[in-house]
Amino acid sequence: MRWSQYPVNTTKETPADAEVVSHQLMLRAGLIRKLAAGLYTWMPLGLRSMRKVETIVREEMNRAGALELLMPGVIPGELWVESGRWGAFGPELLRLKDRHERDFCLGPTHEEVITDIARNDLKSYRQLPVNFYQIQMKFRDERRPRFGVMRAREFLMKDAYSFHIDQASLQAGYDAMHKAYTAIFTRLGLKFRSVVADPGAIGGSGSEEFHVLAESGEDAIAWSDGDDYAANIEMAAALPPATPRAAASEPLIEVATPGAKTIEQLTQQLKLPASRLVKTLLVDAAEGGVIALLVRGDHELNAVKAQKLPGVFKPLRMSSSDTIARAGAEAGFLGPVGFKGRIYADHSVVAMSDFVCGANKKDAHLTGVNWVRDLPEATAVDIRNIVPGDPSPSGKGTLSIARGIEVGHIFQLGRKYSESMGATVLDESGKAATLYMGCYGIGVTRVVAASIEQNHDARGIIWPDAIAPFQLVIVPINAPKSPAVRETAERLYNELLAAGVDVLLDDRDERPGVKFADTELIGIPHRVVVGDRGITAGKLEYRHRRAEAAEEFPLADAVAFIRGRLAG
RNA sequence: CGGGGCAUGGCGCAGUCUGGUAGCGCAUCUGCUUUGGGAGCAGAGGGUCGCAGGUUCGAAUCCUGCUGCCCCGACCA
Repeated sequence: MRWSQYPVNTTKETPADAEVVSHQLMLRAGLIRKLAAGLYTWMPLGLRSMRKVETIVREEMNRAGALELLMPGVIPGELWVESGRWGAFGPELLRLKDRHERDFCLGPTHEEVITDIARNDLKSYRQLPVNFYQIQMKFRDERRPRFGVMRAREFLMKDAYSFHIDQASLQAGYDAMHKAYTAIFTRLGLKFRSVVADPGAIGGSGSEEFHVLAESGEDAIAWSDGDDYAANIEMAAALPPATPRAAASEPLIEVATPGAKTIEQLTQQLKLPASRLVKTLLVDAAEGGVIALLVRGDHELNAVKAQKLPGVFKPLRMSSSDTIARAGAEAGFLGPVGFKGRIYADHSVVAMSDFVCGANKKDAHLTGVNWVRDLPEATAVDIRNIVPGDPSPSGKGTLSIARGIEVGHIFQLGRKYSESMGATVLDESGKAATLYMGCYGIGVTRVVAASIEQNHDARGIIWPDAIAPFQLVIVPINAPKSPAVRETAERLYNELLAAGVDVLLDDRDERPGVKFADTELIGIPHRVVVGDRGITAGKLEYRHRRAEAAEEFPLADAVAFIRGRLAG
């Protein structure tokens, strides 16, 4: 490709509304253009990278035996009513009506459509297992689109769905996908990690997420230094403290704490560390009223864990101050002593003695509080986020927290959709058997952004070879004045094209500084400079985007040299 | 959805408080010079100032309504 004929518009200035580095660089390099919130055009240069990601995903899915198909992006609402998700999916589902006033939605995911295919086209256990996948634009009406294509409303996704006669087959299919995903992200040149995840709204029994490790990631991942345990912080279990509760040594005293409504204010007034305090959080109960959740002052409540407790209203909802007052308590000074209602206490709270909590009256707290003596034992549960240094639930090592960008997610759905939509096949005995199902997603567009988050420097993007829009750029210096430069560059360009190299020739009449800066911004990994200086000596100059300095190589066997570098 | 902010040429911004008919940098086009790290000079094109009302002799500027975009948001007992 000749740069002069290719619409690459780079800018020196960073667009004002781009927050994260991948978004800034994608705009500056002209990879994408924004149409509206969360809606982007992929410009030719950006599309080349996206297609390369897509190709790797497709190759590995095919290798794993999955079958590509393509479902419609517009889906009849009745299918979603049947699965129960028309109501359950919420405002993220973009709904529309056709001219006959029939309900449709833009597909955010395709369990319903594929299950409809399965129930009509799969008749016998002999056709199983089978794995269908597609690579298609998805639409989710995000509450808050942000970070460019990282959290867009329309995005390219590879979604796969497998069908099985039993759980053992599902497990085998799931394991095969785990392996395929590992191969995909490895080929993409990403530093990634698979972590145990919460199945969430999609449902099902087991699931793992694949995260690209990056500071700007929206997710927190807990990982152990003792083995390969890793989990989304939503799921990482906090073990009960190993040391038993100490004996009570202080009397129960009510102290005045005027205006101390926060843990921070309380630690200052009482001169105590937050780890000595107990936070009492009231959440709405499923049957009305409130439930008290106790966590240590220096811990955070984990909403995903808390939401799973019996009797808790779903989705988890903090009680309003009205509800709290009706429960006979004082917002800001809540405590479990004398609380009439259900109490769940985090393991770490149950292990405390001589602790501090609210007195259930304004401007007062209790100190020297002890279980059994001052209040009945509470139900001990795990409802907090792990903190760095906690022991790993795997039993080996301690946990640390890293940030990650979720680029893949695999689920064992079990029979959730096949049951509600009646997808069965005949088994060996000729009886109808409900299908077991797995689903597996990769955010293709998000992978592109995640790669940039992980691979960039002050000058711009540094693409891994596998997904660079072009592998190599030829930069002629002062070509308009030098026939030798012009001819050498042209000849090399044609030879590399003939050799199958993905090469870009910067044939623009620009000064060297402009060309170098642009090449580095758009992140072409390999660069060859053609200048009079070298040609006279029979040399060209090569530099990798990450290299400290350039190196010279003989003009005579240029193609062989370059191919060697590309392979390396 | 709640809170905050912003909307002026393709991009980044000034001008708004104090009303007088729009400006700067980058980018674009032409010419000359320049050519190993984002060039210089000379010239040119491009904006009904987000939309709709209103006030006024006169509105980017003041008032009202709307729309779009960006940031933050259960973290608290």
